[in-house]
Amino acid sequence: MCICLAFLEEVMDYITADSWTREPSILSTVTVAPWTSPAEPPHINWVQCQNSPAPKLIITEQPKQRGMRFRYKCEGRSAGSILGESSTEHNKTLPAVMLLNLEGIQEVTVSVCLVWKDPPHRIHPHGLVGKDCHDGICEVLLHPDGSQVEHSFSNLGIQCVRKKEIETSVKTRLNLSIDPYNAGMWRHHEEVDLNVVRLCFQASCTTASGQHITIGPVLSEPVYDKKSTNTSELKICRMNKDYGRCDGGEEIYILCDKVQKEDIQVMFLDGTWEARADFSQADVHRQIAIVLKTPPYYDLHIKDPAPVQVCLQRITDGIRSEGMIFTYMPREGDSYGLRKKRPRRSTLYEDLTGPDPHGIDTKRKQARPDYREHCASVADILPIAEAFSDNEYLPRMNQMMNLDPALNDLPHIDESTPLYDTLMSWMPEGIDDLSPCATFDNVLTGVEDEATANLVGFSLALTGEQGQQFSDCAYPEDSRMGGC
DNA sequence: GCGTCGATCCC
DNA sequence: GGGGATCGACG
Repeated sequence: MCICLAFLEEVMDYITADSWTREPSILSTVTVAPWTSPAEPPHINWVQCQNSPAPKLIITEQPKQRGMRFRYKCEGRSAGSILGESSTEHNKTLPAVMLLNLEGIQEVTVSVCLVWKDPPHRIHPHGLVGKDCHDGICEVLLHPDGSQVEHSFSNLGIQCVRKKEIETSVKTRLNLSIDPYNAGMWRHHEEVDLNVVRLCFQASCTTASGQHITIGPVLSEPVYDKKSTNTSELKICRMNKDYGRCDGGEEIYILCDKVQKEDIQVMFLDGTWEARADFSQADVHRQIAIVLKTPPYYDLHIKDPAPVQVCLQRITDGIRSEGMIFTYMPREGDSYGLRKKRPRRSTLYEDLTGPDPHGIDTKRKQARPDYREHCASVADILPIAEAFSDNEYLPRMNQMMNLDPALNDLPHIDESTPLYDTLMSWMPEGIDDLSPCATFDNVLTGVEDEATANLVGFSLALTGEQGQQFSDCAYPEDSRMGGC
């Protein structure tokens, strides 16, 4: 008998004030058969009893957090079942718990209910349905094998309630004393997040001495409703194009599962590098399509195609979709037109008899790009600004912005210039190379108005003057850098 | 009045 | 299990 008492003391020490009690009518306690003396000599048992740790409930397989839909009652009981987190298509697992240190206990009741994701973990209006479920909870009777017992929960579904039924549902459950954290009712029951729950496991048993003990509660990781757009899995279904220039700016259409336009971004990833695609909320079409511009790849000098991952990312929880491959293409000699001489201007006759007599397409092509098309963000430009600043380029840039003609005797530019590659990528059609030009003013005078727009945009981005308008800058055609 | 989107329900 | 129609709230 001393063995039993020692064991009970251990158990009772383990059970803290946090432990939970409930009405016998709800979760009936288990009547344990009379304790029988083990075959081993008594002194060994006594030692074992003194050293035996308290009973413990651990989750051996967490529920899969995403991928299952909560079902309304009207949708029937075929609500699927919560899978284990390590579940795969070919190897399905189930949420499971293990009870440890159950020497001498013959029957244990394990119950599962749903609670809020966040403290105080109030009882959740949604309920569990399926095998061994009643009143929104699941309850199983287990018979420990030796000192431990494990159980997997199969066919466990989450049945959601309608908003107008929240209060009733919670009150019903509280009336049944289902409230593992004794958190009770809450004043503003509408606060509850209906898109996420946690499974709350508890065990109870009666010892040989007739003492009723409870083990737990133990919380699972959150389980999110697949149907809800603010918690569901993100998925890219299709992209209209899976390759593009390494300097970015490529327009891509992405078809995706429902997203929230104010809570979504598209990331391009390659190892430790990651960049965000450029789009606005207006570019998210009815939650299922996104029109974006690719960000520039970190290396604008790649010689081979560089595959990267594209994925959706929810901003609020950081969750990402599976990646899709997008391949950045190298410049391939003249993919920017950098080394190509600008074609001669057409004659008036050619203009009028050509495929674009009204010059609409031509005007479109000549449209001055918004500086933002070239400046992903001020953060992107900052390092360049610093580089310029070191070499006193920045004051020169500002001079240029004011169209100051005194741009001679500027520092030499060559491949050793900081961020030379980036600079190169910004140079518009007509600039063959920076290195033979030797000086910055050559670059400037070699740039036509389009380039000026770029560079002015660059300066604007540096100075924060984004909205300022500038008149066209006419540079004589023959003043281009060709002669340098 | 219109478009969007979450909630709910139907197949 | 998943797709989608419908409805109502909301801006």
